[in-house]
Amino acid sequence: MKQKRPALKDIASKLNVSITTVSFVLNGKGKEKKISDEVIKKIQDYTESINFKPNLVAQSLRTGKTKIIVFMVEDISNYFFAKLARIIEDIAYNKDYKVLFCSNENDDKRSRELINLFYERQVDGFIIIPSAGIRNDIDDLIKKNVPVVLFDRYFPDLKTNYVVINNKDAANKATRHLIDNGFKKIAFITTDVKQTQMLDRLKGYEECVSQAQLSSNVLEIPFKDVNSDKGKGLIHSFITDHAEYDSVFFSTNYLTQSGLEVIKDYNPNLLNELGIITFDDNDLFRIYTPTISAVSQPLQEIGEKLMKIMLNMLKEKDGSDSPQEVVLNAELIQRDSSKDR
Amino acid sequence: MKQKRPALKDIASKLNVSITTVSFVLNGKGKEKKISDEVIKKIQDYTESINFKPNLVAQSLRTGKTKIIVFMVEDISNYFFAKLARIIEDIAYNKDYKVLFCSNENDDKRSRELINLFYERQVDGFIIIPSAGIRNDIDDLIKKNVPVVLFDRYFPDLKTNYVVINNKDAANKATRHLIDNGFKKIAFITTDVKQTQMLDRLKGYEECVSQAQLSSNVLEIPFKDVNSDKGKGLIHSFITDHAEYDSVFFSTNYLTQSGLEVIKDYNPNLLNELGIITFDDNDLFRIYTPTISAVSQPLQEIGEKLMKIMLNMLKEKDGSDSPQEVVLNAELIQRDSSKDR
DNA sequence: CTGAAAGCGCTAACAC
DNA sequence: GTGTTAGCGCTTTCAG
Repeated sequence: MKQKRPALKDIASKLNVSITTVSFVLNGKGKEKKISDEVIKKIQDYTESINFKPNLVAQSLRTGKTKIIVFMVEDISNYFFAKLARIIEDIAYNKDYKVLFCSNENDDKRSRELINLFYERQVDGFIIIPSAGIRNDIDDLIKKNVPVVLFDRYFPDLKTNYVVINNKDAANKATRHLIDNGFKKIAFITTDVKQTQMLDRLKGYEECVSQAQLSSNVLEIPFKDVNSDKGKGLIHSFITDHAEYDSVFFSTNYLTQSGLEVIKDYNPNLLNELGIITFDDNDLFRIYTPTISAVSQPLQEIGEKLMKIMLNMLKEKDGSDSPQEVVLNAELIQRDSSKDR
Repeated sequence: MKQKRPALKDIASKLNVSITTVSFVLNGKGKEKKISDEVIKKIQDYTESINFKPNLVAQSLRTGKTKIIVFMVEDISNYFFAKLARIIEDIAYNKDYKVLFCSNENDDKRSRELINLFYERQVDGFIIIPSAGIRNDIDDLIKKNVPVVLFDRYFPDLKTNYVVINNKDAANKATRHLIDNGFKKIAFITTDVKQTQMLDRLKGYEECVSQAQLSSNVLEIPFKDVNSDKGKGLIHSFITDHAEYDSVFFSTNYLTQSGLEVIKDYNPNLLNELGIITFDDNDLFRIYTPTISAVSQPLQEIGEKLMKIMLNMLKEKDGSDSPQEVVLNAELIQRDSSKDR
């Protein structure tokens, strides 16, 4: 009983006008093309009455444009990415673009699948947090002249547009803050991800403790275990094996979440004794006991820069501009967890 | 310098075969159509070497299918929806469908825009948490023979497929649990959303307190203020004005999050004195102090049912089956916050 | 075994 | 002012 969707053709024959006329009217070019008011009204009234929606697939095939931008992150349910998504979307809307969100789980296979899925569907551009192994896929996209902007991290050996923050600086500031507040045995808990953002955070921490003549104490959790019991177990052993640590610096907000759970399980009092600071803010950290100090990325600014670069590429005929490399600064939000004891 | 994407035509002329042959080979019909191994290999090698991706827009236009299902929820960054999204996606993948996620913010205008956006782009089906005012838009989709399944809530006066949980029952169980643990002045904090899921939760609470001869104490937060300071202010006054309440039942997990923040701000000790229970679980609730008791929805089961109904419709020629109305049961997870004091 | 050609729904240059 | 028509890239029937 599947009734076919009406097409321009059907409307045209129904109203005894040509397809062209209908097309012009529906695209708001009625006046411009000097179509009579009477015909315009007739077409508008009819298409509204049957709630006609043109087939955008056909339209895209014809125009070669989909007016869609893909926004690919590690995990769209993560606070940081979700907030940014909304900012991006708002900007895009005003420019008549739609944004499609997806999560790559920082997995190469998934990233590739998603890139292919959307590339085949002719999206107009990609904003991507790249997983470690997709350098060449990104390169392919660029070679095919598809607008791409990376963010959060980038490939040092690949010329691309990107927007990142100064991770080393920010990690430095956060470590310095702990030291200034009297902490001396600072642990750094991070993942084994060897991408720029993580390496720089580690570097920032190490540089700072070394300058202060303090020891460097690093735990790397395999990325795949980050949210699992295995990861929590690693954090647990690390902390219990080293009762001498007086503070912990977590390199991302999901590690912090696992870490808090572990510490609480092991010894709730420790939550108030240990200095705690984390990369990437989260609503949770404001309401936790104690409130958790965090390095907060300038979301609005990141979103604006990303879209500025993207819209610029979308506008141009050829993508021959030299890549934009933007580095922004993050802000340290001091809360109770890093207070001087 | 925009280089055109290669098309079947280009490959065909390059290899001196016809477009048809290329199409057959790329669609794996080479053997079936008895194309010589030599030609098959030639085409495969070449398309791989240039990393050829067919234009799915054209393919969709031709076949009328996009192999895409839309999954529209209130807020994809919410724990509950995000978890469900992954379950849905996994099932869809196995059946060669892709899932596109979007958030309607429980807003009618946004919901409509998204439905139109995807309808115009010919997606094959919709799985939707409907906002209150889009009954007619859903109805339109169904009339146009587009596969639709609602979940979390539904429109009582509209015959549709839906998957929901027994909210009244679950709210009843949760309230009963508080009463059994000795709480006597139970407050119910909810939103002013007048949709089935919220009304049923309220009803479950009210029925239970009334049966137990206890008073009913309800606060309704306007939905738009739910995550704002205004909403928090309302919760704050409600609690401070009524020091006699010994427990609170939050009707959704985001209200709980706001509520916890308010209580903690106002009087941290209250967190341990007040009985607290919430609808919808959240990772946070396991690690909070105290751990928060919650009504947990059977995510896996919901996802499976939704996809079963959807895939069934996708398979059928006509959508003439009578709508499936599925009601599942939720589980009460008892944690510290609702313990007997 | 392979190719020619129609047609999916739309846009826009061109014709009248 | 309005209509005719080519063509976007693909699938698939039918011909040879």
